[in-house]
Amino acid sequence: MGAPSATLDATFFALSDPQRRGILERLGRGTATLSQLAGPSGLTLNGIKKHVGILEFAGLVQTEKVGRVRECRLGPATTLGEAGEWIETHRRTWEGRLDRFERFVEGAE
Amino acid sequence: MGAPSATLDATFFALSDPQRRGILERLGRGTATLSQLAGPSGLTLNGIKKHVGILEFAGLVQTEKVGRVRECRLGPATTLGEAGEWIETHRRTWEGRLDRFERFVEGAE
DNA sequence: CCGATGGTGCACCCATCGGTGCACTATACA
DNA sequence: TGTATAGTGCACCGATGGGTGCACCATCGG
Repeated sequence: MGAPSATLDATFFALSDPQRRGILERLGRGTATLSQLAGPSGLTLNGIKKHVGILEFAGLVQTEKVGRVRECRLGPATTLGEAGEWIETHRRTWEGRLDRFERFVEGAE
Repeated sequence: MGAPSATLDATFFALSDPQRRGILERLGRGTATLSQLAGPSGLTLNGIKKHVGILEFAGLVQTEKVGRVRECRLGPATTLGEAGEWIETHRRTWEGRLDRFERFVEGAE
């Protein structure tokens, strides 16, 4: 578990930007082209392309060039799943630790 | 849900570094001072202090100066919980989307 | 009081991020 | 054919991240 995971790095980093989380939410409602993603964001096509690139590098989205358009869709759910597992695992030890702390407090008074 | 959350930004960003995840895992086994965190990491005290600062800013750890030592412990589990919720929520729509895609494929053939 | 220890503040370095503009290619469409 | 549209590649910018070293302060142990 302690092995440093580049996948986790990329995934968490990709999720750390509201613009990118917005793209994911948008893609959750169906595929979109780069222009369609850029529209509501107020960003340049280039800016969007970079964000999508980061999301794609993390495996969170997949893109495909069809005609003169690049279609973006969500990637395999396993990528998010890995990040979710990390959080769940550590949240358990977290709460375990808090339990121990509370027992310690009770025992001390 | 679509509201940009600075908390999520900070949390996901803090988790995007293996060194910081290592600190969290270490703190999961009990409190530690900055020197104790720096020891196995091979980093400077200053480097560790910055990482702890980022984790603290995200609410993932809490620190307290006791004597000439700074004690670090895990923060409230709610901080991790918020990030976990985001992932869980979106993983569900993720899988929902895949279901729809599979139905589409089946219907098309 | 004195020395060693644990932290802090600051300035600095280099790499990367977020974002832009511009020139360019490739496709769609009339 | 010509023209508008969708992306791409590249260079650029300011801000920030990760990390260091050094000078300094505060505290603990004699």
